[in-house]
Amino acid sequence: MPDRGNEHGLNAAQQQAAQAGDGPQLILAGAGSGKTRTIVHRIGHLIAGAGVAPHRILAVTFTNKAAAELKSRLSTLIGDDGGGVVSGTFHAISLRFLRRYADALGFPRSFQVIDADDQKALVKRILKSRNIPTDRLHPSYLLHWIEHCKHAGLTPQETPAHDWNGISMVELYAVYQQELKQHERMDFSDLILNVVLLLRDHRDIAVAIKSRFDHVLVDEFQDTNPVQHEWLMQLCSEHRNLTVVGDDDQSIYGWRGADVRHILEFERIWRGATLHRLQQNYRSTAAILKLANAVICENADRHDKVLEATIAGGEMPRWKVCNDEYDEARQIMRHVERWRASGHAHAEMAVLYRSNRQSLPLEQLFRESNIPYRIIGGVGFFERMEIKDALAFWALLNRCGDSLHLMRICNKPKRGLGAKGQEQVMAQLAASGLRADAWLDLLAAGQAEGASRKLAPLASLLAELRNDVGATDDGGLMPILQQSGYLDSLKAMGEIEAAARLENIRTLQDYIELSLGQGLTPVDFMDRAALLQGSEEMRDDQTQDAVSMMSLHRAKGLEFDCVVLPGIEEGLLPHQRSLDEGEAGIAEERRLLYVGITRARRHLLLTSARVRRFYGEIHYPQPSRFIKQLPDEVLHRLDQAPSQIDAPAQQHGVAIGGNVVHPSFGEGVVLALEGGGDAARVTVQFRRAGTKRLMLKYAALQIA
DNA sequence: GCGGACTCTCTTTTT
DNA sequence: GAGAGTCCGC
Repeated sequence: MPDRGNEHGLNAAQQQAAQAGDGPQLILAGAGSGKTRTIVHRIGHLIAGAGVAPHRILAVTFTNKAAAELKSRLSTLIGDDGGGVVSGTFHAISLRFLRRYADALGFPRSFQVIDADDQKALVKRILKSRNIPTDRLHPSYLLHWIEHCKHAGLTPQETPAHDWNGISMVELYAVYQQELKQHERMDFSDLILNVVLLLRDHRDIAVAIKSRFDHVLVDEFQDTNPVQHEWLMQLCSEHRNLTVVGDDDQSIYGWRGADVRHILEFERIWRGATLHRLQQNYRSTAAILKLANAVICENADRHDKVLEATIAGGEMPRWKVCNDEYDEARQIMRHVERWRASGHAHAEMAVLYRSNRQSLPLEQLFRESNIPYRIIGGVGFFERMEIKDALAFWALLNRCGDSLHLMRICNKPKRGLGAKGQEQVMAQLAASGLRADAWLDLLAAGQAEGASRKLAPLASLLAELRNDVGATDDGGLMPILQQSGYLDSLKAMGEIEAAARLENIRTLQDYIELSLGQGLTPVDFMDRAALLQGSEEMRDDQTQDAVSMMSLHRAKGLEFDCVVLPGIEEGLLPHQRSLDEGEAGIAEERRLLYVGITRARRHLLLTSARVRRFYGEIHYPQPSRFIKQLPDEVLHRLDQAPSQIDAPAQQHGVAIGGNVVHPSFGEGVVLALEGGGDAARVTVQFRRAGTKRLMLKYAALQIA
């Protein structure tokens, strides 16, 4: 190993970056090049070398995990819990500012964050109330469009008119924002945008925010979207002490508005910026890096660079073509067992897939074979129904609940409040002009009318339990769930399911007790719950020796001895949706593969299946374009003869990839075959007539 | 208002 | 193929 030095040492490039002076710094850090290490040392240098007070330094990350990692590495390096350096995600730091200044935007300081589910429900309600059918404007399209505006830093007032099927999208955006405000909620994008609005439009607050920090460092800078970028530009406009670290080859959040240009053009945007390049990779074997470089160099529009290996040799990455997704899972298990036998712990292995759904067959087989595994991602802890219900009760009890919380539980357990009744309740609440908990106080005092009368017992119960909340460790969680009848209503769902849900609620209880014990207020706890969407922080089996399974997106920043990348197929990687987005979409998919490959330290297995079932339909995917053409010296291809049982890739002489002639559409190539017998369908790409999906029985195809 | 049966859609990635 | 959404009878 060249000039890496000892554990506390840095190579020349790392050291130069860590010890750079003031002003904008761009650190282009390839995968595995000691990026976090360099940031941590730079912070150490700012404190010890340049005499900057720790609490005047801000380190911004994209995930909670990265923030936690940074904190722990900092406290190892400089001790004293990192000495007060502020680190967190864009969202968490924004929320801190907003807790302080939100009233300037017309929000109470106790506003809450809305999660994706509630967000979607709100949009649906808006469309329904305006009699816009979903086939005219799809709720998720509207939501997506609104997010897009917010990522671009545009408020409804600033967004140019945009009509969709004769519907004014901007108007709906404005209504959505009003509704959020009325419910005292902000969505995730608002957290960033609203801080930017404070910085833009409120001079005094802007001055206060800008003078809060003297140095700002940003990790994974390639994933910033325009509004985050403006956030940073504003925050650093006075001192210009902005250090960004990133790798344009790992930009994988274009769909969330990230713009690679921020990193590609950093030196133009920040004049006088110093560029540092970290290209030595300390993580992976030369064999793995050879593949990584071969894959990524196909992309145009990137900082030209090649990862240099410091670990020579290594086993050549393998590509296994399997029959179907279960065969794929079996092959993966075989490799896991082999790696285990050669001394790698399960915890040092990971399966990284493109879409979460791919975990299903893996889970099944791993469970049957008693191979321990851990799924990261999927339905988050705080997204579970019972957790959301329990938190709604708890928030109302602790006076930080709002109308959405009330709406959520007003008929749980059943109180005879159906859709109509709930509408009335919400109308009465809105008409009262009161906050939800003040209004509930009125109900408890006997001032309930109409549908709200059905809520009076709940209101009284809340008022009564509030007297004793201080005497409980869990802020009254269990008492309210018990006495409101919620727990009993869970039991009605069936024993096994109820037990699982109760177990989750107990985990929530533990977590609340822990947090309150740390001195957090109920509002603090709600923030934590809102920002900590991933469930992995909640689970206590972190120490268990288990194979990790997660999406490629989640894997960014992590590394494992042995990595499996399943589903390296057209339609999955690159994903079907990206194919419609053209070159830019495909380039991002390629980067995703690159991210996956560079997670591996020693062993890497890529797999694809000839047959894959998606939502009940059978597909016959082609191998991914990203690896199809790769030379044998970077990727070892282990093919096996297709099994006829698993892969009916041929019917009536029509085979995938074969040429056919149709009486009216002419010549074409078979892309896929689905189903069997009379129901069999064939997808053909015709030379002139485009791609068609036909019933094989009636298509009268001739084999060409 | 409620529950059951039926239909329909929707399937990328996350703070 | 699953989960959400809708419709209908009670």
